[in-house]
Formats: sequence, structure tokens, C-alpha cells
Amino acid sequence: MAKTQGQKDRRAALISATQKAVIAHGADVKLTEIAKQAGLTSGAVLYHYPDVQSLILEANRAGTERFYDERMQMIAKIDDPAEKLVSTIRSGLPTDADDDAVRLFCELGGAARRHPIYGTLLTSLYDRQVAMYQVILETGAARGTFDLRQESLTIGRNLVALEDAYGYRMMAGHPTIDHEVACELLLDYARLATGHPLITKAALDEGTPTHD
Amino acid sequence: MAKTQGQKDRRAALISATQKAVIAHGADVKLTEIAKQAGLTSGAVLYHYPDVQSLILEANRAGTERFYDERMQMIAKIDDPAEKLVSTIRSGLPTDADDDAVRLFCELGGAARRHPIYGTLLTSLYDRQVAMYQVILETGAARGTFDLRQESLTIGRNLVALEDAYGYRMMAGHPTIDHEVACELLLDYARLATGHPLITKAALDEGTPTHD
DNA sequence: CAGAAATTTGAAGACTTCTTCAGTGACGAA
DNA sequence: TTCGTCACTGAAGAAGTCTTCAAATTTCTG
Repeated sequence: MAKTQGQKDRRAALISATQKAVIAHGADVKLTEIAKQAGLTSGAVLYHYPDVQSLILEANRAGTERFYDERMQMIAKIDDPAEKLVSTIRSGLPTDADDDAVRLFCELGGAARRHPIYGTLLTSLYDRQVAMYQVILETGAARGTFDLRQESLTIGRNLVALEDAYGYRMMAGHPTIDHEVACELLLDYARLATGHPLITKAALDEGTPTHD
Repeated sequence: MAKTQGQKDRRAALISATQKAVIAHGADVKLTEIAKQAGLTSGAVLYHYPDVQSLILEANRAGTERFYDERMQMIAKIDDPAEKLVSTIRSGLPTDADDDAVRLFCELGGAARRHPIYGTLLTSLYDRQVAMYQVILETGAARGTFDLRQESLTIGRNLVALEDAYGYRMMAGHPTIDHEVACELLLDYARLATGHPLITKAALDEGTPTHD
């Protein structure tokens, strides 16, 4: 579709196809798989991206950026710091073992030492997520919602670290750690660190009618 | 060396060489690299392990087992729960970005979805490490050393998760998170969860002579 | 030491992947 | 319509890998 809309569309479509291919076949995905995903031959892919590595890198970069952007959008709507913290924690954990974004991160993490650029990509994402948590924590502290028992940098770093680790555990198919269990593990730490009970929305929903 | 000691030695040497090769070239290491590391040709490797995949799997299995065994040995000598907890946390974090064991785990984690057996390997290791922490925590609680603010299962799961995540961050080359910083981040959580100040041995050594 | 068994080599075949490129078809401009 | 450009195909070459195997070498046994 969209045959005559210029290079930009085709390149965007190729990046999208490459993302799907990486998620399906790993960070060292073959050119053939990318071409198949895009509905083209390998020659056609090379026509647009003479260097396949740069295409894969661009796709992975776009994938990490998108994950961060979507998280920021999701929490932008929420004002209450406690509710914001809970929603942020929920949005950082994969929904299940098939979560595309977290799959991508695991692939990149495994390749990070051999391809240092992926390490840079993940480091940047990590630091920004820590800052995102710090803003929520400091705002809550300033408003008197939270009583921080540790520095916001410490709490932020640990929360993102826990997200990452439980993402890996879920990807590895841990039999008992699913989305809900991992959420509670993060929330238990957050409760300890913020001195706030952090009643989850799910818990609230249980005790109240669908619309009050 | 040791040319006449039979198959077992040769197979053990091959597993050792494969471990080095995996750490150097990733979970999908080539037969050629294994042979080079072992000082043999690819044909000779196949003579002992007709199926290369089974050799790599065996090497990776041995690598994770060894990591766990060494941790257990290291902490077995220590009696005081607080000191034991601090030492355990220290031993679970890579010393630097070149730490072989943690390199291996990152490689396996990246490949876990494509090779579910590696997911099983890592899951098994994770669960045993959690149990290891639980024993320390419960012992300390029973002795009155710790005042656990969360269930020992929660604390154990979160501590191992933090170890894993900071291992990944260090492998990815995070500019500010090194062994010491990561230790403090874990210790800060452990202090909160156990209600114990967990003075580190390093800190103690600073304030006391080498032999009292 | 001589023969048997175990071990290793080196090369060949089959396979996969990357990359190049001559040729094909579609589309727009003149 | 004709020409030229763009997008793409499909085949061929180059490089790397896995696997097999006959032959050579080393080690063991009597």
C-alpha cells in the first residue's frame, strides 16, 4: 500500500517491520526475516538501507523511545502522586511473557556487551525512567503525600531496577511471578520507602461500585 | 595437558572452554570459537559432543550452578546474620563490567525467550537465591537481629531482583552505577526492610585496627 | 615392540546469509 | 507514446558455518 508516497513512508514501514522482526527473532535478526516481515525481498531492503545494521539500530532506538513516550503520556493525565506512582509501576511491568517492548529490552540487554550502542540505549532509558520516578516522589513529598524514608534517587533507581528484573523473570517464564505478583512486590517496596499505603486501584474497585 | 586421563577430563576441558567462548562470543557461540578456545579443530569437538547445542547447554548449566555454589560456600563461614546479609549482597553483584558469571547471565537472559531452557536455568537459579536470602532473613528475625517489615519471601525476591538488574546495568556500562554504588542501593533497601543498620564490614574496618 | 583403540586432523559437501547487480515493471514528464 | 527514473526482483557470487568422514596420529594393551 501507498506506493507513491516517497521514501519516508517506505523507510518508516521498514523500521516498523524491523521492530517486529527483532521481537520475533532477536537482536541479531536476519535480513531475510526483515524482508519477509516487510513483504519484500532482501534486495529491496538493501535498496533503502544499504547497511542493515543501521536499520536494526534505528528500529531498536525507536522502540525504546516509544516505550518511554507512552509511559510519560499515560501518567501525564494523573494528578494525585500516590495514584500516579501506582499507575507508573503498573505500566512499567510487562502484561505477560509476550509483551513486545519488554521482549525488545531483554534482547538488547543480552546483546549490550557485544554491541555497546545498545548498552547506551538502555542506560539512557534507565536514567530517564529514574528521573520520571524522582519527579513523582519529590512532588508527593512536597505535597505531604509521601514521607520519603530514602533519597528519591535511591527509590527511583531501585524501582526501575525492580521493573527491569521482574520483566526478565516474566520473559524467562517464571511459574509464579506474573504481572500482579510483580506489581505487589514493587508496591511493597514503594510503601516502605514512601510511608504511604498506596491502595491500588484494583483494591479500590473491589470495595466500590463501578461508578460511585 | 593431561592427555591420558580419559574422556572425563577431555569433556570437562571442553565444557570449560565452551564457558569461556560463550562469555566471549555470546550464547549463540560458533563451534569454531569453542574449538579455538579448546585448542582443537571443530571435528575434534564434534567427536566428543556430536551435538554442539548440548555442549553449550551443559556449559551454561555448569556456569550457573558454580555461581550459586560459590555464593553458598562464601556465606557458610559467617554466623552473624547482619554480616552474612551484607556479604551475600556483595557477592551477588559483579565486581565490574568484566565479571564472567554476570556476563553469562546477561547472555542467557537475552536468549531465554528463543531458548526456553535458558529461561528455566535462570528461573531455577533465581528461586534458589531467593531461598538463600530467606534463610538468612528468617534466622536473623528468630535471633532478634532483624525486625522484618515485609515477608522474607518479598524481601528475598526483591533483593535478588535488584542484584540482577544492577548486574545488567553494569554490563551495559552505566557511567555512575558501579559495584559500590549498587551495593549501597541494595543495602539501603535491606536496611529499610530489616530495620537493621547493616554497618558494612568495610565501614567497620575503617574504624577498627586490623586485629583487635 | 606390534596391534588395537582412541583421538585428532583436514578437507569436502551441504547449507545459510550477506551483498551485488543486471534486468523487469510501473509511473510520470515531455 | 516514448523516455527516464524509481522501486523492486531474482539470481549469482562470496563468505562463513555445520557436519561427515577417510586418513593420520597418538595412546593404550598385551
